[in-house]
Amino acid sequence: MTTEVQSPRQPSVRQLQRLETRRSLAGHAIRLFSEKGFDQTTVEEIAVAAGVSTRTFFLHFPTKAAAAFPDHGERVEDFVLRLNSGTPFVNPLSQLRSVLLAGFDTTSPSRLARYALLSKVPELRDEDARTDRDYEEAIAEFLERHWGHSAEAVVRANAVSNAVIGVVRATLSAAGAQGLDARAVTAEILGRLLGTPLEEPLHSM
Amino acid sequence: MTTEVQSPRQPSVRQLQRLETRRSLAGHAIRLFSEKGFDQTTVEEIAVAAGVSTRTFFLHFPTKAAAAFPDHGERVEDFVLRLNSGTPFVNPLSQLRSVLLAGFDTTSPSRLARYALLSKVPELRDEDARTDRDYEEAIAEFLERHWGHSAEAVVRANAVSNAVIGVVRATLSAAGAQGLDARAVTAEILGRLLGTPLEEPLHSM
DNA sequence: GTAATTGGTACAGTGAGTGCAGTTAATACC
DNA sequence: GGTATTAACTGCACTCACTGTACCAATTAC
Repeated sequence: MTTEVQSPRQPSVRQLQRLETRRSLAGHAIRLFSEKGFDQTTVEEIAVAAGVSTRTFFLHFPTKAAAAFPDHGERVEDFVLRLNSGTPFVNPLSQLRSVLLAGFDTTSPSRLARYALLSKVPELRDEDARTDRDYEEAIAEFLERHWGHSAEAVVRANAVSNAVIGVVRATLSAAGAQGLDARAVTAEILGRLLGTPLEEPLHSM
Repeated sequence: MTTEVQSPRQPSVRQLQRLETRRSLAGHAIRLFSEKGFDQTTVEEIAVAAGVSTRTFFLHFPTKAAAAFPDHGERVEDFVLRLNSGTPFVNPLSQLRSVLLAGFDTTSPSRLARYALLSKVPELRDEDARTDRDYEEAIAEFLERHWGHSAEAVVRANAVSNAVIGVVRATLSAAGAQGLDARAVTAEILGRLLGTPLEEPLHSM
């Protein structure tokens, strides 16, 4: 048998070319957004710079803004994975808290570049808010899975997820601008939000 | 109909006609969004229904989506006014908390209609998030005015405002769908977030 | 009564995003 | 090896949100 050994999967020439096109489109998009501004950059310019047709751009990204954050999907997936895996955790809130705080370390260049771009190109903030909603949904789903699906649990899960993402968004963007220890501030505010003694359950449940 | 000197200004015929055009545009926009969906409604349809030209629509609203929430500006102004006025308050967080909770009462038909529309027309959620950011900015500005403008105060003000609006957004939308007491859940989570005991006065109005 | 202002119009244009019918090259199958 | 299939990409025509500009008509100011 021609054993199809594709544990991580052997990338075909096609897949590699597609990946390379996508990477090139995103790279030129980010560069042009930074250099000329978002509104002053047309999709056609991005496509030409990447050596493909305008139509191809929209085969890779649903909107012009989406090209600015090409790895968003993977990052959400990774976040969900870390939320659900790992050592059996004490309670969902402490797990959420430690995964969030751990995320501050893994800010390779990717997340820093993201916020640098955002502070430079304000028109992308809408796109940023839209991507944040994916995290909110992931967190809400995670909490509901542990708290049950009663009306109150659902409302509470959504409230907590929105609040938590709001805190992270504020500290990441503001701390980047102000040169502050975002992690420390986040840790404190999250501690207050999620219950400082992490073992203590939310009482009205 | 003579010499009726209004408190701020006597509305001229022009102003009244402009107001009426705006009202009509918004009304038909909301109706058409509800009936046919957001994407299936063109700006031209809205304009024709209101008896004006397409160009006129954009003299009243910057985007198609903005017509769905015509009173947004006034509502933010009103919110800021209530934040800053009133009896001299103990501390900014308790003031913020009581103004927010008081807002749950004054949800005349306006806010309920807003959320009914949102649950019916998901494409408007981006617009909703955009308008929420005005509240976030107002709250952050308010807190900074009381906490000072040190780097840490700024970060903290933004974190709190984002979190608070996140909680309100979740409870208002989810509670509307689940028929729950949004105010009670909000009160508890805000109490935990803002560090104020739940027994403090909720009335404030 | 005349002039300036204002709400609205007509028209032409830009650019994002979509549907569809190809073309070429990689891959699967025999 | 040869053939059929498929996947990335292209070209083109189209819709529609939104803008700039010149213009009209009615109101309001002087």
